Amino acid sequence: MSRHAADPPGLGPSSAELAYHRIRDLIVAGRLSPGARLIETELAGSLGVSRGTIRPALLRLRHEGHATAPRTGRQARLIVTPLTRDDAVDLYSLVGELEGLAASRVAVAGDEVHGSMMASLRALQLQLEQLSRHQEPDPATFLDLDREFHRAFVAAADRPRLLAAHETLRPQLERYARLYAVHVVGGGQLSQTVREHGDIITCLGKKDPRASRDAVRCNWDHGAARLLAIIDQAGARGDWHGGDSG
Amino acid sequence: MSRHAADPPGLGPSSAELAYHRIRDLIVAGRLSPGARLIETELAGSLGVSRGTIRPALLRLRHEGHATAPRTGRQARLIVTPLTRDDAVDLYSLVGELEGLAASRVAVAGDEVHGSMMASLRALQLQLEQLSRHQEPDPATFLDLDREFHRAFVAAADRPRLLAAHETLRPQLERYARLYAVHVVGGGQLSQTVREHGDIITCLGKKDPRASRDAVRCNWDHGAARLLAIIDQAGARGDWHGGDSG
DNA sequence: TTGCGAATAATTGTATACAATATAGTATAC
DNA sequence: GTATACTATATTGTATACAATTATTCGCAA
Repeated sequence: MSRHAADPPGLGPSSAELAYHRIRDLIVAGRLSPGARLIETELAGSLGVSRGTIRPALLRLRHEGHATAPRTGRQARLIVTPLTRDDAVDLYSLVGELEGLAASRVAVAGDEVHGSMMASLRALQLQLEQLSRHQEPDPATFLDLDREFHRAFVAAADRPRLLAAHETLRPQLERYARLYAVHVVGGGQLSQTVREHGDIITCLGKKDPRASRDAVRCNWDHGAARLLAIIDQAGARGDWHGGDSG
Repeated sequence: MSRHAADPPGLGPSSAELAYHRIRDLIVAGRLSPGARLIETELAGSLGVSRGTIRPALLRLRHEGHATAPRTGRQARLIVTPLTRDDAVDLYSLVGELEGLAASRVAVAGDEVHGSMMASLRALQLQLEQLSRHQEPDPATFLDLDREFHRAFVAAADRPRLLAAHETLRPQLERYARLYAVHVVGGGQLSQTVREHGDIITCLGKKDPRASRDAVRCNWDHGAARLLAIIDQAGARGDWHGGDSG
């Protein structure tokens, strides 16, 4: 559309990467609905770049699971990956297991990394507590804080491939988490999350790998349960369309 | 170069997908050494397609970890991902954990899937046993059988995202496994693998999730130990150059 | 000889054009 | 009235051309 002068070519991420982030944000934020078609020319037009730039962005989205090619064939025809109940269960449990692994590992890490991680965790927890005392806490802030909390101990585990897997899964989870956040924040269930995070901090502080793992998985299991309750509720009301999941 | 007649456009996978598989096989087979540069025009020329076709293939390779962009910047400059001791440890343990999860799940699966999985497992195990009785077993055959064995129970677990993560990691593992296979097959350690697979089958047969998980992880831990022994040995001999690990 | 800098070459990023393919719509036959 | 075949359109796959960027080489001076 607006093409006065191409962005000063000097710095920053490439246009393709920019396009990737913009499209992904659109998907995660729900502005691009599950099942919506992703058309190269359309996106290229609306982002003001050529198809050659959109293509790698779309490809990456596909590899990460944000986009899907429903009919397998010689031509892709991408759609935004539908949100389904089954997928939510699968995803939450996988992330829970991965984070559990990370937790059991950082629990016995060297004092240096363990210490600085505990500090970050406690700082984040403090903010979360403050948020939970608000009348109407901001869902986006909650999501950010929660994400950072989990990311902190996974990153501290110092297992690059584990971290990579986590980073790939996490944004997909966020699509579900968004559904959840607006409800949980409104419903005052936030304190429950804060309590579970407190457990994680305690176990990690004791350097008990087993307990830490269980605390993390417990947090995710409960999160899944809360999410499913919301999905089912919404499903009963008719405003949940999660692909072909029964 | 040779452009007599484009392949009959009708059937099969797209040229891009074909290119992906050919390059990946080159990497996994070691024909493209770790650290070797991946140059679009070169590959395009040697595979007889244009850069536009090579590009998505390389992108996918990059996302899967087979290729890496060492210097982060506005231009990628890909190389074949180096093999390192540390990465081997990380990778083996992650795959072991993922497969352990899958095993603990199929152990308690419905009779239908459990039964057909057990049948596949036993058939594969039979072939593995036959192979182990050969004088000079073929490493490639061993690798194939082993891969199929593990894939069988992960697929049976019916957790799409877990399977996807496994499928992504497995080919990368294969690069290390190749190093291992030629040694282990020669050294007659193959029977050890067969025994461990036997344990897995037994635990799965008993439908014991905990024991199944442990059996699988044990298999991977031992595999890692065997691989590291070989790497260190080779390192001492000077014919192991694993990136910057050490 | 060594270090700096500019010119040149090598390589990837981006855009456009064309070909192949799938979807949808329409007309016709039964 | 419905089903099928054909046509038109929408969309992606592939190739080529150009621009931007990074690496390398060569010359020059200290």
